Amino acid sequence: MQDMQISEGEPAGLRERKRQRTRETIARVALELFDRQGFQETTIPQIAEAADVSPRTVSAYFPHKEDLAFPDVDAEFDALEARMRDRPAEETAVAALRAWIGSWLEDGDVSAIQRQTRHRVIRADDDLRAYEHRFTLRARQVIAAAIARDLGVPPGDLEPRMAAAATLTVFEVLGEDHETAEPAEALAVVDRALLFIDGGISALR
Amino acid sequence: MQDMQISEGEPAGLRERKRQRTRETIARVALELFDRQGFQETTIPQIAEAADVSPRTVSAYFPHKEDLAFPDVDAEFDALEARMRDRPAEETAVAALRAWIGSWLEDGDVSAIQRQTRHRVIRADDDLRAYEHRFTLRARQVIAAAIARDLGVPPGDLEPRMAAAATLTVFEVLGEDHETAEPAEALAVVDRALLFIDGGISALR
DNA sequence: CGAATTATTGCAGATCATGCAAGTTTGCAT
DNA sequence: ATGCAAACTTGCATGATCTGCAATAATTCG
Repeated sequence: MQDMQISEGEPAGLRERKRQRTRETIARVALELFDRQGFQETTIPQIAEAADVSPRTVSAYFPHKEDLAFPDVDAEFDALEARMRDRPAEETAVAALRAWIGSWLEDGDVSAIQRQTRHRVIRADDDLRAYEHRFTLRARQVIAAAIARDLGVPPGDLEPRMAAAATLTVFEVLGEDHETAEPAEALAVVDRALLFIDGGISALR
Repeated sequence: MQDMQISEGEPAGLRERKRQRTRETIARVALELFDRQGFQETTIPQIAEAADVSPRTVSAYFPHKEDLAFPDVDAEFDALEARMRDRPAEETAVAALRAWIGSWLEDGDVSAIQRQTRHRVIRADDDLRAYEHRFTLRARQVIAAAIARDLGVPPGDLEPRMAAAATLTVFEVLGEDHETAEPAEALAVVDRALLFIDGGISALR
């Protein structure tokens, strides 16, 4: 039932390719409609018609309407998780996170325009802004575990969890200023954020 | 239409008192049902029956089902806003925030048990956790404005917004550990969090 | 007491979410 | 290629939330 992300870049069979294409189409037309008319004002039957599938199929791919605005988030988090887990011993958690953000910004699967549109759509709707928090919570766990490894403490300890939460929040705020995200500039601001986090962590010790 | 919080402690007329009592009853029985059966498993008609009103009345008081888990949040934020706005010139934003948290913890209108139950209910449901984020976003604005005043910069600047976001997030994480919230102990942890924030802020300069 | 305001309620319609079963397409082994 | 098994798509039905509207009941105020 789960999407079972294949590590290999190329797809498996014809069926899986078709499935991904359908999924991508639905998400794409949904994003376009959200951007033009707003999230609340767009109905699932509308999206279904635009994607040339039945409303029931839309719900089959995206159990919640909100998921249509976060179509790749699961795969992205899988990548983040792997990146944090497999990082070399001498690379710190924040450095690995910074590297992941860099590769995320340059991921060819999603165009810069699409990223901006998605960002705009999410910020325009309170529901979506709140829904996004679910993913933030998941990311917190991943980052907290990584920071805990750096500090040599259990992942449940307060410090790594606080640092992880603050880190993500800071990124969130940074994202607010980036309607027009340009990788190089974005990373510069990321570094500024990491300064804040490092300062906070050292103040705790 | 708005609730129009009266500054005076005592209510105005009989009508308003009755209204507040009804509202409080609905929120109370809803919380109890949420705690016993879970948020998703509790229906609005169930709550209505337990509160001895019609389902339509429940929706009239609480436009979203989720609002039933945050019945006083508007008044609390009004108080926070006033506290930050009217603080003496020599009191820093974080100090005022700390003071407000203290008074919030000791607010007689809500029993400690009720606070714990609410906390437990919210943390048990992903929907509610995400919904809570709406209020966090509002709080961010208030705190950011206050910190901006401290720093002598416009409220739109990056630093106060980052500091405000990090502050609230840190409190959120702290709250996770406090099933049994005892004011004195809670404030001690708050101080630890403020250390983190202060460290972050000074690292930025 | 009478009029105006407000609260409560029922009803209907729109939307989303979900289980189930039937029909269709694809994968794979023979 | 052929046929069977698995997976995908779809329609249907049901339950739940949310909202507008109008009617009724209660409260306030002159």
